[in-house]
Amino acid sequence: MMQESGTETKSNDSAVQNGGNSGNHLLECTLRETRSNGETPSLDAADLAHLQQHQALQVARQLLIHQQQTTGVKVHKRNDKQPSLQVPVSVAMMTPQVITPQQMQQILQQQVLTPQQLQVLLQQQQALMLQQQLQEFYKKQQEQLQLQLLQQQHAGKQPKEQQQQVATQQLAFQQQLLQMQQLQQQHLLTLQRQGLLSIQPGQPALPLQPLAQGMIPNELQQLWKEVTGSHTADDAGCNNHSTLDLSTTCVSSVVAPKTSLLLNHQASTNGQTSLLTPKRESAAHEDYTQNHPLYGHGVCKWPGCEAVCEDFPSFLKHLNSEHALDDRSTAQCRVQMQVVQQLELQLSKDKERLQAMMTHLHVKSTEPKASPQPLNLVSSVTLSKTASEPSPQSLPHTPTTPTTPLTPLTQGPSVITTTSIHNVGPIRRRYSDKYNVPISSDIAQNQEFYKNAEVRPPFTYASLIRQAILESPEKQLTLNEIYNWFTRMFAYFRRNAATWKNAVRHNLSLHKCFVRVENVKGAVWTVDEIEFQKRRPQKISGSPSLIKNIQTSHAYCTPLNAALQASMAENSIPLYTTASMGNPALTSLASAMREELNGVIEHGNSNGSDSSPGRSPMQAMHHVHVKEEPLDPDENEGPLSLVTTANHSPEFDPDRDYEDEPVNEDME
DNA sequence: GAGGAACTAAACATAC
DNA sequence: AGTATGTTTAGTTCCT
Repeated sequence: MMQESGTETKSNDSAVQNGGNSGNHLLECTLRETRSNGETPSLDAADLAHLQQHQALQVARQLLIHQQQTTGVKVHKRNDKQPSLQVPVSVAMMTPQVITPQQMQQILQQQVLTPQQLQVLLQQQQALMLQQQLQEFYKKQQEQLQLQLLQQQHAGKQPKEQQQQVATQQLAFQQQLLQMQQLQQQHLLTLQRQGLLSIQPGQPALPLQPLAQGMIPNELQQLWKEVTGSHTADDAGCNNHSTLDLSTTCVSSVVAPKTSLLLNHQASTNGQTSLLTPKRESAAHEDYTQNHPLYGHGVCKWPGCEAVCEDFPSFLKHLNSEHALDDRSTAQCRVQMQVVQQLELQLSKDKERLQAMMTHLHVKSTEPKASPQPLNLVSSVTLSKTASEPSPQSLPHTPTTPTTPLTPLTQGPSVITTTSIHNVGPIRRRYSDKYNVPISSDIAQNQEFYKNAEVRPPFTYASLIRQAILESPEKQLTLNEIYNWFTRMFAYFRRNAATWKNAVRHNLSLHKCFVRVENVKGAVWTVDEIEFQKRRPQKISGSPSLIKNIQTSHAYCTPLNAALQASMAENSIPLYTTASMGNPALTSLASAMREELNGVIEHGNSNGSDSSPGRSPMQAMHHVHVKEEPLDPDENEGPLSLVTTANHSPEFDPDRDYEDEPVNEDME
């Protein structure tokens, strides 16, 4: 119980990065950029001026904040909602010197401008800076191209062809640069029109809302990436993805990563603008030609285009001719942005939903038992597990709220870890596994645990026997195979063989749902699902909570009914394992749902269904020994899954005879 | 406290 | 005879 704090406190860094207020954020951003610049031991004049400019701008912003607070100008709502989006972008925008820090400080100190005016000024400054940066980049590209040209001429390798190619590239760069400049201006105008940039005179403006802050992060990143980012060779992170990937990867999720990613991204772009050597730029350019987000596999990846371009220059030509800055391209760009945003929104919603689902299911699995003593693994181990361990899906668990209505049926798969072994004590009693724990998902989830830890699985012998049989390919096992399954799947059953084997035999004989079938090889045991169905109504009617939970799970899984019925009709195995293949979470969830549904559906079809999985093998058999069980005590251990785990431990020798060992457990 | 379920232990039968 | 398999009974514990 105590070790849970460790995993819960991992996100401290991100919490710090989240930065409560924009002021701190400003400082942090400046510091970061200062650090990134300061990593080079000797700052040149440009860097120093750059830093000074940042500091001056920051002072200006602080003053603006102060002024707005004192004059009662209300901060725009979006400022509260997206505090982290404002600064990093804006800071990164300011590279070239447009107004000297001294000038800026003068302006600020004299306070001759209103906040709105200052903001307009800032935005204009930043737009200018961006343009200057673009031009600077363009210059560098030109230099690099000229250098390449010279080198190629010097080398005398197909000079004409190379020259042409370089010229084409140069032209393409020019065009792209121009396009991006136009695009940026158009973005600005559009955003202003849409009110995303609050620089209207009559409207309370964001004090710290500079040029870029009003822009949608995706848009901004796309812009930046197209201008500079993709040219960076060592930009291993987001820039290696396509533009959309960049957006979804870097802008979605939570604020802190977003901020840091933005910072990193911009730091790298700034850095490459000023620090890249020609050699690196060359490499970067090469990388860019190969990794242009809109070009791949000889096809233009502009949404809805897919035009074939044999090489990169032709792609650029195509890009500039077909996707030039016009209404259509702009509209497509906006649509794409909306698509990305929508996807992000959907993703976040689905994440929330999934988390709520998992939380809900785990909350149920952590239902505290009334019994004061830990009676089984479910009540003891799972409880500690849920509080301390992240789920395999790395979803955070929310602590069990005492007021949450807890129901025992719809438990999700519970994962037991070795950290909770200490909770495993002598277990006398099996958890009442009817409708409680989906055995297959529990076994699947905790398979390694059960295999390695000598803990008794929280299921009855009957449940385990049934599971073993249902896991077999033909839904039938000999007694010895059942034994082997027990020893293979559970370390616990590798000792005290006489005891549990006797119990297995006892259960097989006692419970009507286990049918002994004699075939040519000998006797095998199968599971009679009809017997299982027979008893369910009694159980359900006897327990209102069970009825409720059956209904709950039924409603929950309603969309799956058809598939479930279909899959059950064919002995049930493949459907969910196929559908959820490769996803343990889905597998266990599906199997859990399925186990719940087994009972519900079969209950509904209980008047002699021919599709009962247990039937088909029996019909091919000769002697079926029908037991005349009075009121069977145990034949229906709840809806056990028909989904197989079929994960046999390779290191375990099923033929090994685990003989009795000193009994040191199960003693009471 | 009663009844049921699950478990353990054991006796017994049968087949190989 | 020994072992594996299968059946049945009895006693205990725990839960509802």
